[in-house]
Amino acid sequence: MYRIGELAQRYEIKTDTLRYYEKHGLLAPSGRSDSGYRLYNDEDEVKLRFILRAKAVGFSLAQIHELLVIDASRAKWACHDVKSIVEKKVVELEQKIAELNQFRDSLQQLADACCGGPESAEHCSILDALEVRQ
Amino acid sequence: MYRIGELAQRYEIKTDTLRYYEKHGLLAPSGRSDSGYRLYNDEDEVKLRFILRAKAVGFSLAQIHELLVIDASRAKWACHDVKSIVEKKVVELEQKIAELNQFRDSLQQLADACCGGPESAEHCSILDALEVRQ
DNA sequence: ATAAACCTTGGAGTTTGGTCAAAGGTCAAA
DNA sequence: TTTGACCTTTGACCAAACTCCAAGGTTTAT
Repeated sequence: MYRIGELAQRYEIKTDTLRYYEKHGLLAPSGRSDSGYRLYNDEDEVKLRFILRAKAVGFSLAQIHELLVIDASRAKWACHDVKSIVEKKVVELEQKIAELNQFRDSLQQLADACCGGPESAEHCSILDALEVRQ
Repeated sequence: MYRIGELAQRYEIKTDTLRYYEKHGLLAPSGRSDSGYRLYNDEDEVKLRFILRAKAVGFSLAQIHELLVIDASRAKWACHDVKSIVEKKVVELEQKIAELNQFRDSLQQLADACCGGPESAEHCSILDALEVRQ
């Protein structure tokens, strides 16, 4: 059984983060001491690892919550359910990557058109481009 | 001269967005009517176009503010100054793209390892992978 | 004149994931 | 026993970019 500070330190997160996860339904401690201290057991620790690993691959806390619901009653769900959450996230990421690539390309074009030297910005092609009627 | 509603409608943004931009130092109207209404002139309109265009290629409002400072006194700045802001943004975007690609690859691996069928999630390789000690 | 659309200001709310502060109780080591 | 670290709860704050609300003044068209 860990107290909140021990578990937080073990995984290099803040105690406040654990309290936040509890408040938002992600991870509640399995018990409390007589004085009201949160007590986390081994299963709680496994669950925290799940959360941190899912965060590390880009899931939002809401998405992690969905996965945790499935994980809590695995037998009631199919592999298909899990896989589709992951695939949906992949699509989401691919869309964001595409958008950022577009931004990158537009900006690279602007940068390429600019001499970038010590000349006055009075006739700067980048500034001009930002001002045009779309 | 436009009133706030006219300019907002012309560019399909909210009046509140214009007030927000004014409050945050991005775009102040050039004048006020006797009754206190904001009055935007042609230069204000050009400036708004600048803001919207810069947003459209991924700049944050803080970054746009920097560009506007340069644009306001172009002769006092060099092309180099403008280009370096743009190039910094390109680097920033490339870093984010790299991170998202990493997330995408990790998740794609997880998805590929899962049968994704109607079998019980009891032995789901995705859920297992999220639980391992790092 | 009237009514509705338009405008003003100031402040609060939303989103997401935390983080901080205050007041006060508990625990462990010296 | 004392002290300092640790814990609790509650509520507010932070970031960034809006958006909403309330109260009240102004403008425009009928």
